[in-house]
Amino acid sequence: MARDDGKAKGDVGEGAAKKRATINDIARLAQVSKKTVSRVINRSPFVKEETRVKIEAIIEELGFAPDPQARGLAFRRSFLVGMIYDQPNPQYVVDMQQGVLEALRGSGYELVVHPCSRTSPQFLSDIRAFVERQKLYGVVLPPSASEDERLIELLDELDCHYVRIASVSLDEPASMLVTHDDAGAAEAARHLAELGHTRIAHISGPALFRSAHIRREGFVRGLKEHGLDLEARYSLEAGYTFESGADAGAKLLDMQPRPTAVFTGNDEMALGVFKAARERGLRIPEDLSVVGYDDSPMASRVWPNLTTVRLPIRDMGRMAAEKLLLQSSEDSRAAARAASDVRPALVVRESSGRPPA
Amino acid sequence: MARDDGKAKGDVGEGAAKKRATINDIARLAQVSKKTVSRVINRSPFVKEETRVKIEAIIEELGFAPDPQARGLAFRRSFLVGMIYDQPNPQYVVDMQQGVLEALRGSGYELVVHPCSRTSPQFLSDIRAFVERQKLYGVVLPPSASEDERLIELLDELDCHYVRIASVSLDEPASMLVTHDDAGAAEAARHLAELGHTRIAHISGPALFRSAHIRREGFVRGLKEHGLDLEARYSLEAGYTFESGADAGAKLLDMQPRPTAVFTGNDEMALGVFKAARERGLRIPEDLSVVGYDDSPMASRVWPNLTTVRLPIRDMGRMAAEKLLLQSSEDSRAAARAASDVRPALVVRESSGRPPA
DNA sequence: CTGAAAGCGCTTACAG
DNA sequence: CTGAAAGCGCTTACAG
Repeated sequence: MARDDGKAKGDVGEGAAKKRATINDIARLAQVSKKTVSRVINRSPFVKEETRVKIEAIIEELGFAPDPQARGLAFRRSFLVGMIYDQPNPQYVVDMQQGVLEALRGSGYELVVHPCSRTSPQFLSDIRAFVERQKLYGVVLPPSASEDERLIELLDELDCHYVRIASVSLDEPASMLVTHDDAGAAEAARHLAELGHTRIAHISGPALFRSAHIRREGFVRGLKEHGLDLEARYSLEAGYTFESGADAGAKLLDMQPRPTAVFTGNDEMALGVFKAARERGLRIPEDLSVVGYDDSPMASRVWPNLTTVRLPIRDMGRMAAEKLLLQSSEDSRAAARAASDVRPALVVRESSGRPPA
Repeated sequence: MARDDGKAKGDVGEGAAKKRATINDIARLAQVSKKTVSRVINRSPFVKEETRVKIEAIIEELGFAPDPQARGLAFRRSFLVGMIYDQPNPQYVVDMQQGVLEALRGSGYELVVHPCSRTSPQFLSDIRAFVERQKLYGVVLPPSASEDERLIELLDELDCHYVRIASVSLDEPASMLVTHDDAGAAEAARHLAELGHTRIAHISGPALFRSAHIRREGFVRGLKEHGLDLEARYSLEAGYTFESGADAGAKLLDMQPRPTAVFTGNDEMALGVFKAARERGLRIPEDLSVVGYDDSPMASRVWPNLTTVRLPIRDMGRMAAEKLLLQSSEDSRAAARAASDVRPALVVRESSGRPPA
């Protein structure tokens, strides 16, 4: 306000501390009120075409971008998108972050990361403080955070947008991205069945993860199509970790007769099975076929290369964030119309083959 | 302001839309001006003990936390900390994020992630827009972003705090965390020398990464201590990736005579060497010893387990963020005094042994 | 040690 | 289609 006098329009940033332009500068130069500039920024339809063009030109020229904090304060919400996750797989997390950032690029929104633990007593209060304090626009929820109904309730209460990513639909399409893990697991089952395996085992993830159930169910369905069953003793639950996979693998391989193929709920556990096989002098795939899930970078680095099911995680992050941004669009059904489905694909490599004679 | 009348103090949140308490509520209840509340929030020493205690009690009781956006607007900077990285290793990224978040917890700051590409033409303009628009408090810079002097200049210009994480000191202690990669690489050299190897090779990372040079130098120094040289033909440059490591490994193993040990600039490339060895029917460690760098999760999952050098990446993230927060402390030397050094440690596993007879 | 005024850069009602 | 006023929740000068 200090120098609202002398300086005529067109005269910008010549002083000592060339500060960033504000909405007031734009208004002055365009000879309109700041409210009209605000309308242009917020794409209000109630601006004369001529006025809009003029203002946009000046915005462009000065490289003006509205201050997200000031806008946020007035809007009573921020331009931050959170990613709340308890994903143990770092590649998953980083890939998804990248996808989310792709969608956010140029939108004026930024990504704030927030790992959590669903089993912590502060789980909900911590997230409440985070969302409330930062007045988050919305959050992207990969599994298994996406599967927590208490969390969803909380977000609803706080009026915070969200998109849930899960193996099956848990919500309406406008806030859901489904990865159809059952289909991916069924593909793995078909692959093993077609190779001729009949003694087929499965090591699932922890019960806390919905995906663990869905993948097992899909696998069972795939086997059924080929007239095969998943025998109860060949179906073990583990923790999505390398060690738990190795333990479960050891149990399976010590059975009589032992399975000739194992499908694990993720790649980490598949590598655990590799270890158990090696310790017993069993060759992969000659003596034992192994199929994982995720197609983590390790899958193509270990020997033999791991046959696995790939999820396009980066795309998923991008799609989820795109949907999230659409939730505030004028068109109330835009978010629901945006793509909600992702298809896993089997990647056949070296770790699966015909069963031993 | 609408209901600044009737309601007496002590009467809170009984209405329909129980909004969060503001500084005005606290001031009213404490019967002081909001400015005094502000002083308490900002730990000004110029508040009577009695007044402070009273205000703090009310803040505690209402669970009041100042709005970061409003504070940010008034302060002309935000309470966001950025992590700007071009790290190819996802585990590194996630671990460091976790460490940073540990340090930020309870501080009122949040972490905004921002991957970048130093070779992109928009590298600097993109970061300028990010830092300027969000008015970041500061950024944590892992390698190789930390090594980019253009970036540092830009951050200085924008008055954005930063802590650089690098293999050698590149800056003053207040904004530097040194990982001493040369010491880690020297340990690897000693280990191989002590096992009796004399034909020792090294595959370094890309020249763009300072760590690639530092690790090579440290390795050479370690060899020298044992009277050994790194022969020029046994010293190859690759790209820190699996494939480039496999290619370089293939070249080395096709030499006559071939090296009996290889130290790679990271674990990814070490696994590439595993592949090259397997393709040639060479056993590890009987025919070839391999030592990596990073101790990525893969190192303990592959077979044979990889001998490697471990960096406490999570601790590094925490330490860097702690230092960053101290940069705005009243004590101008607090940041410089905070720990600036991290020591890598050799983890001996199965991939290294005596050279073939 | 404490407070009244003005301002950070925007937007929401409310008028016209 | 456009604008003047008030406000979002804080802090910075400036007084006392």
